[in-house]
Amino acid sequence: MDDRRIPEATVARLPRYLQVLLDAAEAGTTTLSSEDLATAAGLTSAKVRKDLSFLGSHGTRGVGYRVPQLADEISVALGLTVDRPLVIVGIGNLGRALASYDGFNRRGFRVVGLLDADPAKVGTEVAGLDVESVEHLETIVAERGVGLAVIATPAPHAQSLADRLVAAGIGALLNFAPTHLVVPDPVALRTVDLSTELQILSFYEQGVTGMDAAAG
Amino acid sequence: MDDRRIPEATVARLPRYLQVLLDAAEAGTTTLSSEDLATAAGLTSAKVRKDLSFLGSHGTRGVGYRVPQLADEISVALGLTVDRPLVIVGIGNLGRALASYDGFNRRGFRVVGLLDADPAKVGTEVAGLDVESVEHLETIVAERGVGLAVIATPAPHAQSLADRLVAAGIGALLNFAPTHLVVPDPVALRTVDLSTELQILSFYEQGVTGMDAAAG
DNA sequence: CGTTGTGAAGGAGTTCACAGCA
DNA sequence: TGCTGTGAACTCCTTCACAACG
Repeated sequence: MDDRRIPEATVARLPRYLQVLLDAAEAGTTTLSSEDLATAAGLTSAKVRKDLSFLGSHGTRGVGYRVPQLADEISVALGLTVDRPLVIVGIGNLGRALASYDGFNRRGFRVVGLLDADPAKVGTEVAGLDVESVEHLETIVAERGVGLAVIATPAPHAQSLADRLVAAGIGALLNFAPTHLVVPDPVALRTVDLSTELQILSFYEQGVTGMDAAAG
Repeated sequence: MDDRRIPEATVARLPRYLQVLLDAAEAGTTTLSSEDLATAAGLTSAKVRKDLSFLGSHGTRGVGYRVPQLADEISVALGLTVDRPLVIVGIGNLGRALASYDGFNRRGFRVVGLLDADPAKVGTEVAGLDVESVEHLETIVAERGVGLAVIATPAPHAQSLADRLVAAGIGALLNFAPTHLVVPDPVALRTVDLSTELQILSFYEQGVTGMDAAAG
């Protein structure tokens, strides 16, 4: 039953499995049990088996999963076997860091455009690419077959840029602006808010530090 | 019943509410209904009410929530009313960006140390701070009362740094290295893997782009 | 024999719907 | 009258436990 219905929680874990499998492959390991995978990924073996069962993947009972084969299956499921050109909009501190970031130029991903609204930045070189004017966004997306965009602008500009990107035909958005974006239905959106992450940690840190000799 | 047992999912949304409330306060709004909050945060009103009920917060029936009061309550719950010195370990592209990042120097957070293992980087100035040697990690954490650390190093160094940070007394870790870290029980850990985010989007983008005139 | 694949049970989070109160 | 606060139903995810099988 190739159901194409993989639960969200499972999809979010597939990259982790892939990571472990690629590391194992590099180390020359040919087989991993669900228990091995679970240990390396910080999960339980039951969760691993259930997740992988959604891929229609078949391990071998008594043995485990064949590393290169499973890595391929996950890559295919995630769509990492095709070229995925992406643009980064907003070349501030974060945008610059992302442009040079390893993970943004691997696994099929390829940064093909850096856009900014500031004329002083346009024309400067960042990570081997010339920064271009955001005015040309629509042309760039269309001509370079861009399907994925990263928004790293200040919050006030994020929504209108998202609208333009969607209208230009983008299929997925990774948003780093600390604001809630609205996109139409088939477009995928994920927001990473660094300040939010800190605040969540702050909550859980309460009671951990600062009270030496607690429960004395 | 001030239960102190706030569900994880709720905690993860509190920063968003706070964001909306602070924006509203700045705009001079004094009252917001759960419906207003839901719209601004991209949620449902029932979820907002249930979340806020965990704070023991009381809105006013027929009216809504008082903006400044609720903002204060959330700030207190998240522990944002006390000073939270933090260090960033690993001053590469990402570490540099985070050091200058707004959200890392607000809401009680304060970057008080930038550490790196590379002698060439030590002594250089980044975002108004001198980069220090990671050898002094333990001293810095202890002397500056650091409770929170950000790891922005390559994956292979992350675990041993986490161990040292925990031993030095840190209470919470924000990890940007693409690897699974293990920390002992009371220490809070969140991992943000940018490459993982892209891969998840890649999955959901499949079928959205590239097939013009689908279901024709 | 050891490990997978999976029904069934359990738990967490969300949504519903409405009683209760300003 | 309008909006909050919340039990109850529902959905999604995780964990358990074991039969199936190489």
